[in-house]
Amino acid sequence: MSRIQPPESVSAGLATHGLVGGEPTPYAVEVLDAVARIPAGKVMTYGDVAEYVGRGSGRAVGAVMSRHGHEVSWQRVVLSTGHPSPASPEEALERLRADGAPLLPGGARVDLGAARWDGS
DNA sequence: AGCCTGACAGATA
DNA sequence: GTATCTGCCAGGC
Repeated sequence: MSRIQPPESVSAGLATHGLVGGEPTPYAVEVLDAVARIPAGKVMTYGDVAEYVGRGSGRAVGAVMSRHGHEVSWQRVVLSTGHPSPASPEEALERLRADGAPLLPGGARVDLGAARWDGS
């Protein structure tokens, strides 16, 4: 059975991205810890998490979530628009409803005005 | 040290 | 409302 082999250029990119697992970096631990504190029914944007941690940026937080998000309630981190994680939007909305998070009419995104957690 | 890749965010047209 | 551009910053080569 022939197997598709990724080009060198691609594998190089995947190496950077890295597959899920491996040793979490100190920064990753800080981010995951912050996400773990978000109460059910509340959410934080990627930028909020970076600010809460006091380091990094929305992008940096996203990078951590892509690798270790499965270890926490990843659905509680949303885009600044209120849209759920791009990875699994459907499952995220399902979990958010279960959390009791307020959604905007249409149910496709979170009502940040009511669900945004300030970190208190 | 430099370069590249991202689950981002804000500004602008 | 949508489309584009720019700034952002960690991590691995």
